[in-house]
Amino acid sequence: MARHHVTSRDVAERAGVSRTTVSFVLNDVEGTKISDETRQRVLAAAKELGYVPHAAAQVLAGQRTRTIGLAFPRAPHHLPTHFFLLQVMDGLLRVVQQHGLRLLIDSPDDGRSARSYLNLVRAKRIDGLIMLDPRSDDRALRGLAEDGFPLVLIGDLPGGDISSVDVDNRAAARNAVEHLLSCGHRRIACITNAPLSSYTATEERLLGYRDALEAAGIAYDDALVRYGAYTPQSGFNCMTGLLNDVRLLPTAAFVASDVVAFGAMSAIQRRDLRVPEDIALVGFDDVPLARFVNPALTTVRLPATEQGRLAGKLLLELILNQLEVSRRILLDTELIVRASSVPG
Amino acid sequence: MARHHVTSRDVAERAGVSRTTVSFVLNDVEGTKISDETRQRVLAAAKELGYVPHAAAQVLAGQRTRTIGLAFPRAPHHLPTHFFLLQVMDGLLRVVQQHGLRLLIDSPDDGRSARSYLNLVRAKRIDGLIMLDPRSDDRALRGLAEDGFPLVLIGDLPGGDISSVDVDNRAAARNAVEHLLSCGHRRIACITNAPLSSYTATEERLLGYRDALEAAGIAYDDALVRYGAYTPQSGFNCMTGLLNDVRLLPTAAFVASDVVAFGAMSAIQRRDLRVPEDIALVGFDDVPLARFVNPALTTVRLPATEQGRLAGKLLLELILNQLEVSRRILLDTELIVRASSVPG
DNA sequence: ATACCGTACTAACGCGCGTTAGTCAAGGTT
DNA sequence: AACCTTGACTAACGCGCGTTAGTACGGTAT
Repeated sequence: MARHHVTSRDVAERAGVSRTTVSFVLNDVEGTKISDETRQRVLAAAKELGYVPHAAAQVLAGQRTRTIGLAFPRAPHHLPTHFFLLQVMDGLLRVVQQHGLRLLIDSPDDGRSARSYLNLVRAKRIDGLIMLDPRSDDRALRGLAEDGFPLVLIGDLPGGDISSVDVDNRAAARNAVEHLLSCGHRRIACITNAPLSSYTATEERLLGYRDALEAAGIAYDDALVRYGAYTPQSGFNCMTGLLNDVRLLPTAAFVASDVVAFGAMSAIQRRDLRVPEDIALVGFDDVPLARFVNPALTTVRLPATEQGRLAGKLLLELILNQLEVSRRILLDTELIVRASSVPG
Repeated sequence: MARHHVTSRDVAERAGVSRTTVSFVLNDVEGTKISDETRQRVLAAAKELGYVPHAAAQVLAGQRTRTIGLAFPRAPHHLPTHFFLLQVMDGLLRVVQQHGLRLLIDSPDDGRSARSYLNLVRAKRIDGLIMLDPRSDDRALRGLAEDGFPLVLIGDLPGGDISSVDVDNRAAARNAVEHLLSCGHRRIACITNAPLSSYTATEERLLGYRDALEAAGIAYDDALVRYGAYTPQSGFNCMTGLLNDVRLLPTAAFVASDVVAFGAMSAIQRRDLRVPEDIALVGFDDVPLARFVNPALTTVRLPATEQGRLAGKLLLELILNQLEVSRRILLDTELIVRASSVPG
C-alpha cells in the first residue's frame, strides 16, 4: 500500500472536479458557491482515497504551521526529575490537543548554543513559542518579542515586555520561611533549587528567604545558604554539608525545590536525626509526591499545570488575535503545611 | 526588522550567482564544481543576510522532514509523575540534538482516538516514530510497520514484527518477588502499576509475580492483588485496602511501579506500621527518588534513559539505512536492594 | 436582442526549495 | 581544423497546496 502520497489532484480526478474545488470544499472556504452534490462527491472521494493534505505543502502555501514550540533549558541531570516540566506539559497538551495543534520540543544543552529555538522561528517551523525558565541574559528572546513573534514565558524575564505566566517566587519563599519563623525557628538554613545562574526564580526565592529573616530581625548568615542543583543528590550533599559543621547546625531549612528537599530529608534521616523534631523542612513546588514521603513535606504549591494551560491559551490568543499587547499573568501560590514542619 | 523572510534568492542576488549555486554551496552537494572564491561569496552573503532555509519548503522539495515523533498514551493523572517518560526523553533528546533533528510530541488522550500519530505520518510531518507503551490492540501500528515506515517501540507489541527496545518485565518481576521470598516472606501482596488494560507491561509484571509464587509452591490469592493506576494516591488506596482486611495482612508487597509504591509506603506508615519490619516493599523502575525516600526503596532498575537513547539510534538507522529488518533489543534490569525490604 | 447578474466552477500563479539537464568558455586531442 | 573534455556555473521543473482572477452559462431585466 501507500506507495504514492494521495494528493488533492487525485481527489480532484476521482471526483471529476478541479483541485481548486477540492480545496474549497475541504477547507470550507467562505464565500464560495459549491453545489451540495459536488461537495458530497468531493468529500466522498477524499474519504475513499484516505486523503491527508501534505503538511509541508500546506505550510508553504502560506498558512500557519499549526505547530507551537516548547523550549526549556536542559541542565545536566535536571530532566529525570523535572516534575515541573511534566506538569506544564500536562496542561499544555490539553490545550494543544483541543485546538488540533502540534507540539515541537526544543531542549538545548544548557550551554552557549542555548538558542536553537531561534532556528525554529527563523525556519518558520512554529507559529509561536513557549519558553520555560528563560535565561535573563537571553537577548534574542527580547528581540523575538519585539518583532512581534508570539511568545509566552513560563517564568520571568525582568525588564522585557513579554507575555508570561508566572508566580511571585519571592513572596512565596518569604511566606514559607515566615512559617518556619512562626514555629519558633531562628537558625534557618536555605538550600536553593539551582546554582545562582541566570535564572531568576532561584534568585527570587533566595531573596524571599532574606526578606523573611530581615523582617524578623535575624542576621543573614552566608554559611547557612547552600546551592542545590535540581537533583535529590544535590540536596543530600548540601544538607550533609550543613550537618557536618556543628557550629552551624540549623533547626530548620527552607529548600527551594521539593526534589532537592527529598535529598535533604534523606541526609537528615541518615544521620538518625528526625524531621521535623530536630530539623524542620519546607520545600517548594508541591510535586505530586510531596504528601507521600515520610514525613509528608510542607511546601509551596505552584499551579504548574495551570501555568502550562494558561501559557497555551495565551499563546493562542497572540497567534490568532494578533493582539500585540503583552499580558503578564501572575498566579497565586499556597503554603501547604504538612508534617515535615510541624510535629504530629 | 524581519519583515520579509530571507530566501535563497536573496542570497543568490547578493552573491551574484544563481539560486542553484547557493543551494549547492550551502548543502555541500557532492560532485559539483564550485570555485572556492564563489563558495566564499555565497557563504558570506548567507551569513550577512542571516539566511535560514524555510523548513516547509525544504521538506516539500526534498524528502526528509528531519523531525521524529514521540507518541505516548496519556492516561488520566499519569503524566505529572511520569518519570519514565522524562528519562526516555532525556536519552532521546541527546540523540536528537546530536543529529540536528526535531522532536514532535504526540500524546492523545487514552481514548479511542488514540491514533492521532497516524495523522503525523500521513501528513508526512515526521520521518519516523517512537511509540511509548503501545497498546496491544493497536492495529494501525502494525500496518505502519508493514508499510515500512520507520517505527520503534519502547515496550512491546506481541506478535508483530516491529523494532523495539524493551526489558523482560516478567523475569524482572519474578526476580523481585523471589527476593522477597528469599527474605522469608510468604504472604506477598501485589499492586500493579496500572489497570489491566491493553498495555502488556502491566500484565507481564503480574505474571512474573505469579511465576515466583508458583515456583515457591505458594498458592496464588486473588485477594492479595490490587490494581494501581500510575499515581501514588492509587498505591495509597490499594495498600489501605489490603491493610483494612486483617485476614489478608501481607508481610510484604511487590508494587510494579515506584511511584505507586511511594503511595503504598505512605499508607503503611500512616497506620504506624513500619517498613520493612511490618511490611516489606519492593518497587519497580528505580526512579531517581527511590533511594531518597524513607526507608530507601528496594526496586527493579530499568534502563529508561538508555531505552530512549537506543530507540533514537535505532530509529535513525531505520530512517537512513532503509534496513527493513526489524531489530528487537532487550535490555537488562537489575534488582537494587535497599532498606525497604531488608531491615537495616 | 442586448446587457446584466449570480451561480458553479477552473486555470494558473506563487510559496521556497532541491535537483536535473543543460550552457558556455577554455583548454586538450587526434 | 574538427572534436572531445572539463570546470563553473544556471534555467527551469516539480514538490502539493492555497488562492486570485477569471470563464461559462442559464436566467432576468431593459
